[in-house]
Amino acid sequence: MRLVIARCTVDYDGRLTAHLPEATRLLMVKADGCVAIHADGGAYKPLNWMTAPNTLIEEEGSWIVRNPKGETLTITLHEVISDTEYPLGDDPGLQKDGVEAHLQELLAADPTFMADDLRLVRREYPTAVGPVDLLCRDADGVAVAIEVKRRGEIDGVEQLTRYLDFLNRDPMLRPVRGMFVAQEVRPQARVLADDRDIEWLEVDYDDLRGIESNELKLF
Amino acid sequence: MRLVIARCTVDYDGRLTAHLPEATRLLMVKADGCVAIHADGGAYKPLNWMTAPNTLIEEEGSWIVRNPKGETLTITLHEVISDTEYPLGDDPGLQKDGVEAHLQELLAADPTFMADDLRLVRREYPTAVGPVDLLCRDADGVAVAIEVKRRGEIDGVEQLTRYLDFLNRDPMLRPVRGMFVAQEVRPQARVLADDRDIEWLEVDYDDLRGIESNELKLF
DNA sequence: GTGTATATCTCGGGG
DNA sequence: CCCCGAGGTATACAC
Repeated sequence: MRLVIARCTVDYDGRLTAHLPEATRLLMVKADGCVAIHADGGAYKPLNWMTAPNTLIEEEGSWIVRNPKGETLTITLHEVISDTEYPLGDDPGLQKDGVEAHLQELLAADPTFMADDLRLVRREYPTAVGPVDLLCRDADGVAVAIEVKRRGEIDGVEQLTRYLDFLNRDPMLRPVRGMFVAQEVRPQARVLADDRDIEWLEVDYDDLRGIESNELKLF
Repeated sequence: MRLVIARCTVDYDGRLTAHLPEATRLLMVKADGCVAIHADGGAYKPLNWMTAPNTLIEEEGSWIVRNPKGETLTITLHEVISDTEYPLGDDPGLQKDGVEAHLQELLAADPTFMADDLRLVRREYPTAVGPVDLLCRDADGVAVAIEVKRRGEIDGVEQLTRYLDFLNRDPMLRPVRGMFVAQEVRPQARVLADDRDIEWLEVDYDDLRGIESNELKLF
């Protein structure tokens, strides 16, 4: 990890063209070669960057970073205030909990959390346009295709609509109900789901986790 | 901008829970208070972070970063290798060119670039499922809903289809033509647009900019 | 490799 | 402030 503090101007030419006027910034060069230019604000996103794989050519007063797609990042150095390097070694990486995969897992373990009469047919039920998160059947034996999201937005409703289109062509399944399940269903997603006769449902992650741990206690 | 190199473990508790085992990393603290923890790889995204607004409480051997939503980032320091601070000052910011907003702006300024007889009704015309980029009318007074993209992909056609669905329910607008405009319309997007009787059109950004600057010269 | 789906997405604009 | 759409999205994973 190389850290350079410098007064610089920066030009990016690639998927768009962009320019940074002269100012003092942090240039971060990681061991994998990727370069990021940070200002003293603005969350974690750098002002400009080039991800690996790339090549960094260092010349007198300027760096040119180039990637295989022909994009270039040109950094003109007006004054180098500091230039240090630290070996960090490999990182064991982040351990996550609470993302969509986990939500889907919990709901698959207990579909009655969504509706009393649901039983699971299978997770990741395949269609020609991708797998449906959960396929269930209700008390009447009607198939229910369920899309699970952490945040339910309009794209998710589109995704479920595509699945339903295809599932409803299968005589063994037809007619298929659609259910859109998320920790939070956004207003526009609600409108679109209602419009397409797709049920939607908000579930509480902590409740769900609580139920699961209670069930585990029964064994 | 404060830069700390340290052996540390990190725990995040908020929208999810996440844990970083002990390793040597860069801790970046920006002037606006946001904190990012970087490893020596993995593009520009930090392993863990907390964006402003937040408060950083520094205790013996640990930092606790807390935001108003009640999310916390706990950094346990096992060994501080380096701890430096640099004043960077405000950044003039990135100047971008060639993005969708600019394209939309240019087309709104001169809809005849897309078709001779178009005149603008309004930009960002609202519907229940989001705003249409441009609403125009043609010489016959027929409404034309236009979706503008830099790269025209299948999602964009889906988006325009949703808008048309809703716009066509309005007796004052019906029937509404759909037009999909991009610097580049991908093959699959062309097929889908044709299938749905949506016109599609590729526009050259440099031409468009040229026309605008010519028009400016006339004044 | 291409395509698809996720993200503590981030960021900016409009109501 | 929330809501929504765009992004040089990045990133992981399936085919």
